[in-house]
Amino acid sequence: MYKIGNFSKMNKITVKTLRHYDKIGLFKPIYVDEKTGYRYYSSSQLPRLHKILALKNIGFSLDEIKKAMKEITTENMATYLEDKRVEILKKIQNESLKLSQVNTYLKKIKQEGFNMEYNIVLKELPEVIVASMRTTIPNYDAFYKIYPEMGKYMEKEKVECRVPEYCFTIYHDGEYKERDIDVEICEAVTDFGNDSEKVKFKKIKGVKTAACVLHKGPYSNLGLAYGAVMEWIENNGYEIINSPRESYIDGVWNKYDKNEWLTEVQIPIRLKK
Amino acid sequence: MYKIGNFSKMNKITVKTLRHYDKIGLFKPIYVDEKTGYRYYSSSQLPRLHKILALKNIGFSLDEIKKAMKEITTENMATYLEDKRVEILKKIQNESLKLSQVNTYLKKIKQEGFNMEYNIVLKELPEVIVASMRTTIPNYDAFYKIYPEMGKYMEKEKVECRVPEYCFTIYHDGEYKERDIDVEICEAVTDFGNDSEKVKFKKIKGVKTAACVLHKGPYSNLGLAYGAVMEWIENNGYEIINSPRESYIDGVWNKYDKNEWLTEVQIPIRLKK
DNA sequence: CTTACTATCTCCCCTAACAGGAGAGTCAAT
DNA sequence: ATTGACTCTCCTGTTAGGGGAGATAGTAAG
Repeated sequence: MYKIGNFSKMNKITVKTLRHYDKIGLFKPIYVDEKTGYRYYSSSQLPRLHKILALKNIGFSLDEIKKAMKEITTENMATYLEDKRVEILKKIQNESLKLSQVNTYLKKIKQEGFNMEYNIVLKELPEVIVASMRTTIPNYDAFYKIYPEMGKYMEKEKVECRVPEYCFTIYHDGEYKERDIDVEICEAVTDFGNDSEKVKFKKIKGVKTAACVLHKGPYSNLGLAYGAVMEWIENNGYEIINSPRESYIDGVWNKYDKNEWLTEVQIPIRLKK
Repeated sequence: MYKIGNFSKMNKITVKTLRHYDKIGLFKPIYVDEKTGYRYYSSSQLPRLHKILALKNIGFSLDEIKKAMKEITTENMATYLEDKRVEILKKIQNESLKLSQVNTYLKKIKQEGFNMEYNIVLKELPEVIVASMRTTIPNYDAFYKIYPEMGKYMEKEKVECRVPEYCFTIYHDGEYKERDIDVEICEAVTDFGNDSEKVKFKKIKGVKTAACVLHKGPYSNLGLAYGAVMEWIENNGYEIINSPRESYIDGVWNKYDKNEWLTEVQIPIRLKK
């Protein structure tokens, strides 16, 4: 029979831990003095403690250990271990991802000084109902025409924009083009309206993972943002699974200074297998 | 200016989180209504938020982010990232270790049914002062002679045993032998005593990592414990760096029933490089 | 203008596995 | 009887928020 201090030394485990295990009912002393409350342990308890520590070492939570110790059968244990194996694999995958992202940043810093203008963030995109117009425009300036056109129709039809506003363009060409661009402009609304020849209402499915990057400033050098996010996707083992979107947050309609404009590039991606 | 709900939707971040970031001073709303306490955010804050989320994604804690955002210089950031890189590498290593341990258990279960008699635990061994006798004995039975011999001397010299008791044998042969075994028997004491011809007092250094396994029962099949821990060491990428010890916890001196005897095999190890 | 519904506020408790410390009682030796 | 070492319970703190209560604010419909 050992008092808690000695027993703790025998196993290189702290007194606090032993008291904690007592409290949660995982490992109780063999005898407790009723008057003093002193805990007494016996060497015969060592095998159980060893089992607990072994399970803890391989990542079981105390609750899981408690369960596992109650119903130890071959099958159960195999199942538990299999689950744990999968869990650990996931963790490793996650950490590897973080690692590659850190490496990407480091490389960037070393190559071109410090440039954290573009921070890539993974985000889910919600499912939305949109008013959309798909058309091929001769060049980027043509946006000045088609956006107001859709705006007018929406006003006429009295459809309401969703709040917060979500207004974006989908680029359907698989590649970068300067002329004859296949674009679809979208504005999220609260409900379906009547389709016209040009303006159609439809539901756009959510995206589970999108690599998103904010661009501050005029559209003329939005290419930098695209470049940054594309490089990131490449470096971090993702692949693009759908057409990119440009979401307009601040622009000519609410900011006079072009340098204050805010645009978010959103690219649906998934992990490469 | 967005109210918290809308702003949270724009970034797929919960209201709770935004309030939390406000509270800890990481990301404050641009304006707070004094009367109502309503928080208002602006799109101009998005770049900062994106930076925060990006850092969070690569594993920075909120405190670290707060620091990093205050003193953003190229060097600082590179240092932070380097540190984080090392941290992540360590985590991956750790998880890989757990994984191999889980795999070891699984293999065992599949091969030979469920046998968790031997649970390997990693533990630190403390530095201790011991009374020791090193000698070559013809066979294992000879222990019955030498332990009492040392015991008598210690009694004569009135040295005190450490509590908890730590009495063990070091096997100095690099291999398993049945005859002419080079052993050193040790008993931890509280202080140095006078050396005799046979019994010497010395300090035995601590061991950072030892693979330990408990054996319950008579010594005759202690070999199973050795087998288990050796296999484990092999399977999990460790190597032996010193002679193994057998620590006697319960034995003939306090338990009549041989099946109640407890012995711990302790093998100093380190990770293979 | 009232009612109803939604959004937001603050405040408090909860998580896992203990660590740290306060204040009080206990043990063993002198 | 008095140390000093040991142990007890109880409280708080750790991360990054989640859940919910109860109160107030904002907004739309009747």
